[in-house]
Amino acid sequence: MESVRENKNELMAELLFSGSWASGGQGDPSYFEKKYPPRALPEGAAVTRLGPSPTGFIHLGNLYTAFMNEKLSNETGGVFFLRIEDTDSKREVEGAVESLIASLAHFGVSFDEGVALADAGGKGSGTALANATTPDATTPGANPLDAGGIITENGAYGPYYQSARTEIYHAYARQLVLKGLAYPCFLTEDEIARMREGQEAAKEMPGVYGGYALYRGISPEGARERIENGEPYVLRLNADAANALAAEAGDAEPYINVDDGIRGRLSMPRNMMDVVVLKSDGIPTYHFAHVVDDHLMRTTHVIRGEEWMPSLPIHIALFGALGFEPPTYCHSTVLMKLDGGKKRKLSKRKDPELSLEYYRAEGYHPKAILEYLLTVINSNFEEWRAENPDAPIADFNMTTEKMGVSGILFDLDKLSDVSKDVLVRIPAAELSDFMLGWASEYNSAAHAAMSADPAMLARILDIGRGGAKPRKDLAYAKQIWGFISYFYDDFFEVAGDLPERVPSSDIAHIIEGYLQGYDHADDRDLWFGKIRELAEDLGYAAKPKDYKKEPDRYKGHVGDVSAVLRIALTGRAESPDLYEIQQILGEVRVRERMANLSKIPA
RNA sequence: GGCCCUAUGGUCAAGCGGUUAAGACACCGCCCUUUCACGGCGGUAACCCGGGUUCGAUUCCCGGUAGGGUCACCA
Repeated sequence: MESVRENKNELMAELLFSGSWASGGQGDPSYFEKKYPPRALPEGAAVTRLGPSPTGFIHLGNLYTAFMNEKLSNETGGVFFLRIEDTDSKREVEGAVESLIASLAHFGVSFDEGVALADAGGKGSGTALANATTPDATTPGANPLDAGGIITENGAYGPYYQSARTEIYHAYARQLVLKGLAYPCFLTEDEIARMREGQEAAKEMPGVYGGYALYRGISPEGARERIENGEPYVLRLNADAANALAAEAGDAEPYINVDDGIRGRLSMPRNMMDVVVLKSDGIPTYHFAHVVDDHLMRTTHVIRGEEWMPSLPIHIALFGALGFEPPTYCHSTVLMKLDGGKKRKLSKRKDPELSLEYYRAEGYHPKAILEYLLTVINSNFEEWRAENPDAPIADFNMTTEKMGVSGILFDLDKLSDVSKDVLVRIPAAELSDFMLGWASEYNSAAHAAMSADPAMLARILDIGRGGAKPRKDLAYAKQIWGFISYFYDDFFEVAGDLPERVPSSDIAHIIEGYLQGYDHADDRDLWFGKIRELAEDLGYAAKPKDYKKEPDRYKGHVGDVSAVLRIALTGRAESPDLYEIQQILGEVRVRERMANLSKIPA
């Protein structure tokens, strides 16, 4: 009986994997096990990965996940690799891989291993890769998307494009057939759709399972006939057989219990669906590719969004069916937004603020985004940052246990606040470069103005940033440009209101008096002393307190006089320190702008 | 609808059987100050509901409710 069954499985395997799905190698799994041995890494080193599909869409969620994976492997002396999950050719977008890598690099995320830009390569020495004794030297694999040699691969566990791994998947799929755990299913899409309708009408669970798995018992002969007939088919897992196998091995629980790195114990019903393992074109589904790849690439931790949790039973079933040890899963929370008063998952179609592009266009500094993400990812980060204001992020020890579990609302106010603290620590020259980079892409007029004198730009950005209580008002490039544009004549305009307490007849007097005493070489105290004098001469209190005490004695106070000068110089009622502004503007422009204001009709 | 996750101020969150229930952002007030910003001080504001367990529940258990995720030959 037993031998008959095995014989039947062998016939089926031979039929399937020498026919339309034949992929040349048909290697035995033991070959791959040997080719990709367990990694020689220090105890506790985490091997993590990012597995994006090349759809051309990189969003905050990707960055969030990428960052956590990178951090975990870096902290433990492990490996972080990039694997491209291109099993769905319909969704592929040209150039997506390059832009993905570039975008992540922009935010400081880089990989130790896997797909990389040809000129950039991986992280190089000094990281985990140097410690890892990999089986053999770097073997660049075939990468299907690589047209012009822009993309390469490094690492010994490749190829890192799933589309180049068909042979491997087939070797393991064949194993499943051999064990009687997978079978060809000839159900057409129409048939499945009709079945689903019936199931829904009967309030049953939709899908191919149990009695609905019509082709579970198909004989090799029956399959041969249909295949020769040209009928398309997929390879499905026989869920019941897989569960029976687990029961034989001593695990007869109707539930799977998984210890999630973030959430603790997760308990859910065992998978009962005959999920597709290989699609009709022989390409694996995500589920199957994930299991085979993360086993063979020796991934230890899979950090992914919680939207994957429902497919955990499938993955556990697949790992079990193949006799693999599953990695530690860490299901992170999803980013949400408030929409019509309700929380909902950020959607890449509806929400521009999800796209990394949005933050680049607004001109948020990548460090700020990362810093914000970290405050959201790990609840103890903010506290650590408060104690270590200047320490690099790499020094922070992230723990999966401290990651949040409930959906988080993206908070632009908070991002802005975090950003101010980040920018204040960036040297002015660097900030100047950052502004120019942003402007060259998103605001050409601003770029033309600012790039004429980068040193001056740096001085502008540095106003008030010295000392114990530096200004912290710069948050993102677009906003910063709004703050500083008045420095440039093309963008200067008088937009602010003149102070109410100053009669219009006084404007000219103030300007005139100021200009008369103006000496560009004055130091700040001398300069402001003159303003106080001028104020008094014109009937304004030299100190605001005096005015407050006896408002009837004065027209106003020195602040009102300054306000006039501020309007003349900057065109607005609010600005940083006027003295520094004047020093940057230069004497000629100061006199020009002063003179211009007095010409403005009241 | 099934399965799963989550539930502390407007937001992000500490807490892990006994606390005056931290902190940050936002908001409001005051101080500093030539405006703004920074900074300092103070303030408003929270344990979803109902049952248990317990001497005692925000904390543990059960049920409800609410929000979210997911139910493809997409990942």
